Amino acid sequence: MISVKDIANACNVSVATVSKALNGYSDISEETKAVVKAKAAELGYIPNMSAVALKTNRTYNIGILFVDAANTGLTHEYFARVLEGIRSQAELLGYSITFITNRIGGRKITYSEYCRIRQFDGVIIACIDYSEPQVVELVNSGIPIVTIDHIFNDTISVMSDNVKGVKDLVEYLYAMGHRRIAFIHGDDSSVTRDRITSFYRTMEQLGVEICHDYVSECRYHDTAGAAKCTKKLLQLKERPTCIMYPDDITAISGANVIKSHGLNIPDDISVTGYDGIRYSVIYEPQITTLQQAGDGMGREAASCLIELIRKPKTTLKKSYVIEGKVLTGGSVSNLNATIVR
Amino acid sequence: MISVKDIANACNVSVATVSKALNGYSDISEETKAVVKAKAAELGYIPNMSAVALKTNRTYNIGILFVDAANTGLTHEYFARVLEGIRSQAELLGYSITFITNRIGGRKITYSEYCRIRQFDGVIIACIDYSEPQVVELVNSGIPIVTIDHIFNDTISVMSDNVKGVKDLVEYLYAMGHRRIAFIHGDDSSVTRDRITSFYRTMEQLGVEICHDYVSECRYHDTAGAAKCTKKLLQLKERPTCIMYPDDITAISGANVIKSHGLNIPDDISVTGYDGIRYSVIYEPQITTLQQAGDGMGREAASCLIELIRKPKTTLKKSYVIEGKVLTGGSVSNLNATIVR
DNA sequence: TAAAAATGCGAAAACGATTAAGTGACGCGA
DNA sequence: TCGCGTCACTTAATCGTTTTCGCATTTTTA
Repeated sequence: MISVKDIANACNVSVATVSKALNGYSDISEETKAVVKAKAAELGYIPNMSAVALKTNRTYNIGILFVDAANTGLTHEYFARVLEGIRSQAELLGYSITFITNRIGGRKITYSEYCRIRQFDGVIIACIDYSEPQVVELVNSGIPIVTIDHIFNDTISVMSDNVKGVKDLVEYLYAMGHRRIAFIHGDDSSVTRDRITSFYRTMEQLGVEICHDYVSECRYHDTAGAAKCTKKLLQLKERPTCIMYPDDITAISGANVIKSHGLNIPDDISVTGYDGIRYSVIYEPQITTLQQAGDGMGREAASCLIELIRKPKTTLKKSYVIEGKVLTGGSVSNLNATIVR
Repeated sequence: MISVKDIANACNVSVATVSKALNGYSDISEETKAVVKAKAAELGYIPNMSAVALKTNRTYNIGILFVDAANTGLTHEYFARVLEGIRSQAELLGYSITFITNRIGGRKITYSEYCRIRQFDGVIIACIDYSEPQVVELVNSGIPIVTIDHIFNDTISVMSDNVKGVKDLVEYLYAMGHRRIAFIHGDDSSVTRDRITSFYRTMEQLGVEICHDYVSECRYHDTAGAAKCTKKLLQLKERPTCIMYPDDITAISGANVIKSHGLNIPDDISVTGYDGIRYSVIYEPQITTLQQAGDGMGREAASCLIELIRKPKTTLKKSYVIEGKVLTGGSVSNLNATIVR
């Protein structure tokens, strides 16, 4: 393996000169730089990152914490896309990403210990139970951190714009003539709270009254729970004209229940999801949903984190909000059109 | 940050002794070892991995190559599960995993250069176009490698048992009374070849004649292609009683086409998928499919690779084959029962 | 009892880079 | 001519480990 020493010998300069030339120091002449760089390329020099890290305390490696209670983790398409965004942006900026776990060779350790061992320059946290003590410890460990879809006191966060997302969806439904809108929201989290707030506010702004029976809770991705909520809604004397689900998986589960009651989507009742995963598109009818920009969020998170790593002083905006967009399928009926008919 | 030096001072021994004690060398007395270890724990010592790597050339970090032409990559649930398996097993054995990319800070580099820079102890390759020159280069780079779902000349590979998978599926269909079985296979790859071979062989063993029109090709996850193939099959004078799709996504796409022709699944025609992803379960009717043991494959791959890293001499089995299992949903009719009726 | 062998530990040299401080040559103004 | 500042480079220390070799002791063997 070629080292700076080899280049130094080949160029008849000192290793210091080689190092500085390669790193663009100003006290090396342009000619020397050119010579050194040419030689380095010729010899196929690759810097030894361990040595660099040992000396500079920078690994150009960022850790990513990506687990959750339900353990759906990566199998959730939305998070898979977030990860992909992080990866591609980090790569562009010269950083690698590696997973954070809480054990190493049989021994249980904390997340922050893991990060210290691996000497991550920074950490991105996503898709996790943010109340877990270990996560809190990590957040307070002093290492540069960006969180996704959750706001901590002192961290930079990248959020999907849940307020605008629900607003857009509701307004779309309103425009399609829907007034009796049922809202099934997820279990408690900052994401859920934003969505609930936005639902109430938007409905109020539109002057639509909310029937108390129309609002219920169902854990994300809980198909059985969604089925249950759906059945309850279908039994109401005054059925909603549309049901909004907390995500696409539950929307599909609910849609199946609706169909099994002999009802047609969207003619008898409309349905919306959230996330915009692949399955919402191939479902029959295609689910109208809010497509979250997972990829964009990942990129933003990586950019922010690396910015933070490079200049720890600069205070960045505390919270970045990434908008999604309504993906219209065939699961929502146009009630205006019906009237015209 | 606490170093061996600090421990040495605190224990009144040399750094050499501390290092040896911590690493279990035999020329250190048990008492000294105990004292040193206790002190290390007390001070919260964490080894500097960069220094270790610099000295030993081992990073305890393995790279993972996880891209493909279609760029579905991680969003494919099967691969997400494989990754999860790799991660958990690697973690158990004391290794981290980080993604391999082909650029670093703007500069395009090859996969193998990336691995050299990051000094991965080993590499797992999955979900990729194995014919790509860069991949071939990586495989031949001398670094310990395990491939998933593909066999190279000299590498260890972990394969999903596609032969047994298709065999099990076909035999299941046969047992359910199906004889006119259509087989839509994926585009060319070693996986596809195994499946095709197994299909023909099993059908032959069962003494079932294969109608030429019943076999066609469709790229994996190509919903449009699947729709097209399905339409063709439905137009045949003698329709198959069951259509086998190359994966669950195409199966669902095909099923939608079948439904839109006013046909019922499974009464009019049966359908099977492959993979056993979540969508196949919540589809109505649930798709009968072959669930691949992605998690198990990931674990096996990690175990093999780390074994290979630890003792490069030992020749392991060249290829590990992990069985999946038939996941029966409601998409396949029991023709025997129909007759009894 | 003396020699040989085993035991337990330490000194010091790496590993491959970065970087503060130092050095010599040169030009320039006074 | 002297002094000073620049420029371009070198020297050498350093990061935190591992590991070879050597050196005392102590124990075993002859």
